Amino acid sequence: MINRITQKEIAKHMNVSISTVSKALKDSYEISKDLRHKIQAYAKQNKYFPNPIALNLKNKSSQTIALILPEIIHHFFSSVIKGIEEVIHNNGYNLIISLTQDSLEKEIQNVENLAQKNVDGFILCLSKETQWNNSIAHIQEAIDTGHPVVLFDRVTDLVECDKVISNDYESAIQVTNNLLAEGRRKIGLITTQDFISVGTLRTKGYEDALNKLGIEVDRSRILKVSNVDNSNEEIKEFIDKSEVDAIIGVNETFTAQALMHLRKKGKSVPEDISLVTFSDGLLSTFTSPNLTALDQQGMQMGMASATLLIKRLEAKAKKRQAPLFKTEIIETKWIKRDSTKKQF
Amino acid sequence: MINRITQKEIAKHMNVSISTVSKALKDSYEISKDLRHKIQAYAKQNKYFPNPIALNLKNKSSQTIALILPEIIHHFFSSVIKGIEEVIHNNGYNLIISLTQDSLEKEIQNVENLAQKNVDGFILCLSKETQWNNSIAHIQEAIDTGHPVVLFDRVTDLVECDKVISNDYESAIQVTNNLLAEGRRKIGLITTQDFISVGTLRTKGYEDALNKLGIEVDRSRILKVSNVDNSNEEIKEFIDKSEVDAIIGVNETFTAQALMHLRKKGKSVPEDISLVTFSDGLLSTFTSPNLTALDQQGMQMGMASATLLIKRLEAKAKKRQAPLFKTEIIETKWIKRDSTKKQF
DNA sequence: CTGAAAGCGCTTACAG
DNA sequence: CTGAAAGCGCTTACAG
Repeated sequence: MINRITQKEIAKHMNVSISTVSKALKDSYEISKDLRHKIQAYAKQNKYFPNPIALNLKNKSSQTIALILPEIIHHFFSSVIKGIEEVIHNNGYNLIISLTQDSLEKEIQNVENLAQKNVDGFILCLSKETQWNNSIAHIQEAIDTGHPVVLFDRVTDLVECDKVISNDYESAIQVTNNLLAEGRRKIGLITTQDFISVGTLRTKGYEDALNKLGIEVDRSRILKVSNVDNSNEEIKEFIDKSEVDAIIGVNETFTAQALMHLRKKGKSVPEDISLVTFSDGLLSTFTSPNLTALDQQGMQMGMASATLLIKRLEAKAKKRQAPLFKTEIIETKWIKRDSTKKQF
Repeated sequence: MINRITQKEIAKHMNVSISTVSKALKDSYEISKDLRHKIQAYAKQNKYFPNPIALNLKNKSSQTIALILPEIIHHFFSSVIKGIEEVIHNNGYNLIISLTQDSLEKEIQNVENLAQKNVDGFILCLSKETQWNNSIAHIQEAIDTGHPVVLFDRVTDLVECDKVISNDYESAIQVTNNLLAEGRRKIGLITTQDFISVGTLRTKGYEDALNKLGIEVDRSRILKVSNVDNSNEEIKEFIDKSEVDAIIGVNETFTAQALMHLRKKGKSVPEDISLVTFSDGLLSTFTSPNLTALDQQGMQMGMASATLLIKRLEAKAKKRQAPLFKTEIIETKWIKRDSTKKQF
């Protein structure tokens, strides 16, 4: 910044010391009312603002929170960002965003780099590679060096910290039950690889719901997409060869791709096959038929994450006892559209 | 940050002065080779890293760039962010993101706040309100106080600075010509209000292309959506009452909504009506039929913006002459899909 | 009620 | 070749 007035200049102009200015500006009782007001008036008139960098150096706090994400081009992540942004700015913090592109190495770099720059804390969604390798040393180190972390969506048990997740397991049970109630018995699942925490939970919910009704889980009805960039091919093949009367997709793209291939095969949705997707977004309302969805409430997840982090930071700033670590569960919202039968 | 080793501690341990340490770490010829190496070795071993905040205070630079956006939940903006993020991180800068929600007040707050925090420069897409009011004092002030600004997509002539835009006018001419070549004569346009720079340019291109062929512009075939949150209603009404044999939509949502209502009316695309959308994204590939689109190349726009800004910052850092202000034009990419006829 | 001094972590012109 | 001093802008314990 160029041309900003400093305490030094105010001091010079008022013929007092810098310490006096500093105290007057904080309305300290140490300074006579008269002088205090004069200094404040002059400061205001000259648009004085404390230099945040100097405060940062002094306080070792930057009033900045870092958000580290795998990707950004997804409705879910955009919504999360929106929620975080709102809470963070309402509380006077700034938000730094870094992307990992699902690479562990980039995640480590980002965390170390930002910790060095004195961000006050992290909100983080683990990269695929991180979950795959279970390497969380960088997260632990961030915490150990005094940077609180909130994990959301893709989390890990290996780190003790605040977490925000959807009720993925329960939602999967619910979806499966709803499809069973429609009379579906050959329910398929299109999901991600097992190492992704969210996918695993959903798969488990699906399996448990089936088992509970004594229906055997048929592995051939589960597709674990191995290469997300090639999901369309894998899904095509899956649709071609597997016999299903309903499909649960773990995200919109998978589900919409499944829909496309079903239609090409001449199947009608929801007459022949019901379709439900996790993670509601733009897409679901524009396919034909529209997709019944479980909205993950990204914005709420973002807001919850930011709130948890800020509470912890405030406790720290006020030297109050740190709150206990908490895992907040955001309930998914069932959005009934046209890709499932209407009867319930 | 807690527990990081400082030059002071190194100095103490090595029994030298802090200045010596500082110089040795910068490999200054002033320090004897021997001492220099010893200090460097010790620093490395103890994972010394300079405190970025201290450097910031000293240099009045934070190695941080602020990105200010109206919204984030759009494929276009997500792509832009991705491009910016990549360039910025490859150059050792950090990225701060703030959203304006299309409000002028929030835009002003963000710019002032971040300028105060010594961000090195801004990349900014003007909010609707800013364009509507033509209030750019805050942008000018940021520039005047030494924070270079790059405007992208929604820009203004009122500020002299680097800019990155699509060739909106030319693209609109091209789309219109292509539709004319298909034999369409009653081409409709669904766009935004006039004060948005991008929308105006596209409308003008559309009009000029028609005029050039001696076709009169029929105002009833142009919809300027007044309330974006209510676009679906406005578009429904437009589709119901206006006679068109082709529609150009200024973004995916508008175009997909138009498609939905056309289908409900029993029109077939592209047999009865051709559809083209600006701003390619996820949606266009999942509607049926898929939408022919003009991809705005968000990622390229982001990369170009970041590159322009960084060049200017580097010039400043090296006290070289500032480059001339530049307006970079990113060409849209024509993506032929199924919502237009195939014959060309 | 006011101010000098030391400090946050670093740099650099100057002295020796 | 090495270091003391001043400075970036602010805070605060201490002295008067």
